[in-house]
Amino acid sequence: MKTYQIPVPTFDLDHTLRCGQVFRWRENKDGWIGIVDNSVIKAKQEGDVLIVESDLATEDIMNYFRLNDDLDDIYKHISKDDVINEAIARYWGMRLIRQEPWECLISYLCSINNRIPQIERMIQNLSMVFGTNLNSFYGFPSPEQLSKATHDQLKKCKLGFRGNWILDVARKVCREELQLEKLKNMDYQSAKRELLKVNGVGDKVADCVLLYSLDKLEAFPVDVHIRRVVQREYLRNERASDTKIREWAERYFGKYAGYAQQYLFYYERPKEM
DNA sequence: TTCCAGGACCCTG
DNA sequence: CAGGGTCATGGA
Repeated sequence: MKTYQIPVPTFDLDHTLRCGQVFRWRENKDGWIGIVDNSVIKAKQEGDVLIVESDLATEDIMNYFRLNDDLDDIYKHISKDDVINEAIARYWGMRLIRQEPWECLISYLCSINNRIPQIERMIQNLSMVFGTNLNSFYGFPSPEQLSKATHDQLKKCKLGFRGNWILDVARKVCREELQLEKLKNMDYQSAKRELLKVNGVGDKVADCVLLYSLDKLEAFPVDVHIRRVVQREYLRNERASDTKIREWAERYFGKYAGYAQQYLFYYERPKEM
């Protein structure tokens, strides 16, 4: 494990890890601890410096926390009104995280009709049952590790009706019928079409995977909280379909609509869920 | 007990 | 296309 310091001009680690985009980071008195690419990472922030303990290269950490995104420029694009400005002021420095596509896809399959503590538990269960043991931590299971799951192992993870979808997509990735890395090079609509072929992946989960792991910053996942805040603050309480809301958001906020979504989500979401 | 959760699917109208 | 029931699991 190396320790290094990264200067971070516009960044807030706590908001970034608490805003509900990732599910495996844990906080203790010494800061945060997480697992990326089968590798344990410790991170804490002191002022404008991010202090990291990790086997990964500085470049990988920069990449993971999207520290090369020009956040001030992004704010200029999405600062359209008092509501979003209040959210930005409250959570200034919060960045999207560039997650691993496979883990992101499974995580958001787990999110379907579920609460965040339960999602975190399912992902932890999956990692302990199928993942690589990293002495007292567990890596997120690969498609190969998951595809060998027995019925009993899957049952232990308490996935409910999501279990079959997860096993199904693991096998699909093993057969290379779904190649997540290739979706990074596709445009938003084409990549989304591919994701929607997966059982259990609808508009919302697809947009989450596109936004959080495939660099499609225009993706605007619409869930119950986003629907509520958008209808209340922007649509004069008029009902609108998720498709309408998504199209409105991409028009209104532009190419960084996904960043606006994360600020509105954290702004709207009740703290305990 | 009943209701509901960062939805998706399937079936009706 | 829009609306509603159903799907495991667990906490309030």
